[in-house]
Amino acid sequence: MVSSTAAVSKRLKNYIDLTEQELDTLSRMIGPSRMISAGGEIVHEGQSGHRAFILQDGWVMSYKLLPEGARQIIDFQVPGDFLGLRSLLLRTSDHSFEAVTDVLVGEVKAQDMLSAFSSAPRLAMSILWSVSCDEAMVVEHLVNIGRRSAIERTAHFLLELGARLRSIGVGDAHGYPCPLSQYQLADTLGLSAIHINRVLRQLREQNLVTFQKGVVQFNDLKKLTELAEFEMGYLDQVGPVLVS
Amino acid sequence: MVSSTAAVSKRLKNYIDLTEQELDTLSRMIGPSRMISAGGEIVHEGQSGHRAFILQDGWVMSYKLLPEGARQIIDFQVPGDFLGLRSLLLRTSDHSFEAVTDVLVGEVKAQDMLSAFSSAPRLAMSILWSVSCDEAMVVEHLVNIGRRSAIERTAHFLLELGARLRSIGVGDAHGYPCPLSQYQLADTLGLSAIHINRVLRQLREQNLVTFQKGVVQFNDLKKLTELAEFEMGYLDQVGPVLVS
DNA sequence: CGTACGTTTGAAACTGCTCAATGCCTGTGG
DNA sequence: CCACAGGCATTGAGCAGTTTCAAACGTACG
Repeated sequence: MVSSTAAVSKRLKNYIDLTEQELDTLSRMIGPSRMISAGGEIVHEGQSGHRAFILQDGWVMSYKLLPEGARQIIDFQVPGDFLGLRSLLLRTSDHSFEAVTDVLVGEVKAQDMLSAFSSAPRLAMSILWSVSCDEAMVVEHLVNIGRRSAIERTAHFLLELGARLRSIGVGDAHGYPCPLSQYQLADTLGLSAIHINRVLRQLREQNLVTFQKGVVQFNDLKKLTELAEFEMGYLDQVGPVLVS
Repeated sequence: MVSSTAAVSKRLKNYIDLTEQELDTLSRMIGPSRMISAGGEIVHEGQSGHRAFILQDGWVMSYKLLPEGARQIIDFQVPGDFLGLRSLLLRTSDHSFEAVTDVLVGEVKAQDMLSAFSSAPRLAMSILWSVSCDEAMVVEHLVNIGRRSAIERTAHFLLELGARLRSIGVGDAHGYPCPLSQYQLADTLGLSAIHINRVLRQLREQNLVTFQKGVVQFNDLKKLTELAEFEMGYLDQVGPVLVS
């Protein structure tokens, strides 16, 4: 069985190599794990709370709904990501979280997190770094939707997801497993599901990427990266400047 | 002459009423003011730094450029807003800041900010609240571009700006001064400048808003709010949950 | 075996974009 | 004080990219 900290520690190690002690503090910070099945709601918009979650297994999405029913997906979370950290530290969450697949989450109480932070400041920094990356991704998402064409957008998104997954040891330069539906893709990229379908076909026919049956397969990573103008600088941060 | 903290304190008071002492700490945190003329660059993407700024007068925009030259404006900052706080706390900035109008900024050094935080924790909370609002605005911006039509988007943006300005005492329910060009509007909303022009005309002809000669004038605030599905919940936060 | 969900395709309509041209205002230099 | 340039706003015409509606198909699951 997988340790409850496996994914998170892998993720945080991309920033600094945590010591045994720090990893230990991390694992004590995480409460009991809970299973939530696909489609289940994890945090509802407006719900306040002194708790956040660490995603240990499966995929989650965060999104907002418009009054008329439209949905905008803000971001996806993959194993090792935090859910609702901001709402824990600051206030009620301003968007909802839903499990995309069956999911395993570990709860983190505000209190436990604070004490972990004081006993392992480097751990705190690495978590802040992780939050900081999330924000950079939202900004990049904004750029993506605002200023790139449907095909570029889609390419960019698939590349970004690939890079994120590789950082937690899932998939490689050839592809990765991806449980998202075309509807979810559409609501992420600000397009209609029908159009996403056509765009995916184009990408396939041009031998750039194939996304079918839950698998993304890169056929020509170089050309795809050019098409998308993908730069992974915003993911691969140098890490906190660390004032002190 | 305007005190250097006038705008910021007005802004932060929307969250908690700061005491004399806290206001004093705030003003000591802010270094010497600097004037930057319209079009001047304040922070360049990728530039690291142990300093942030407080905008005292004028308008600033934060944006990202794509390789091919397209620009996506992330957000505008108005008096009382912070510039580059995140890059101060965490790492190099991932986007650029440019003065929209002539601008007066006060520099804040990381060190001064930290000591201000330790002597006035409520001040720290209110600043975190302010950052938190900024993030909520980026998310709302994403929803706006991703899932609303050109006319709804534009209406929503003009309303949001109005709400923000009112919170610092500029403008009222009838309108506000706005120095943005149609090009800037376009790069904010993911549209072409030409199309923004037509959208503004529609809004004017339908007697909803008039944006001309640097002034936004609400003609029918109610209908406009309905059109845009504008809810100001994400601006008017209850404030930090405040773990402790 | 039927239902539900996701994918795929076609056709028609619409939204927003590009290109091209014009007008207006402001600041600058002659 | 006028001429001119530069920046911004405005308008038209035609086109490309996306959406909507409708329908068919495949597959998984109860």
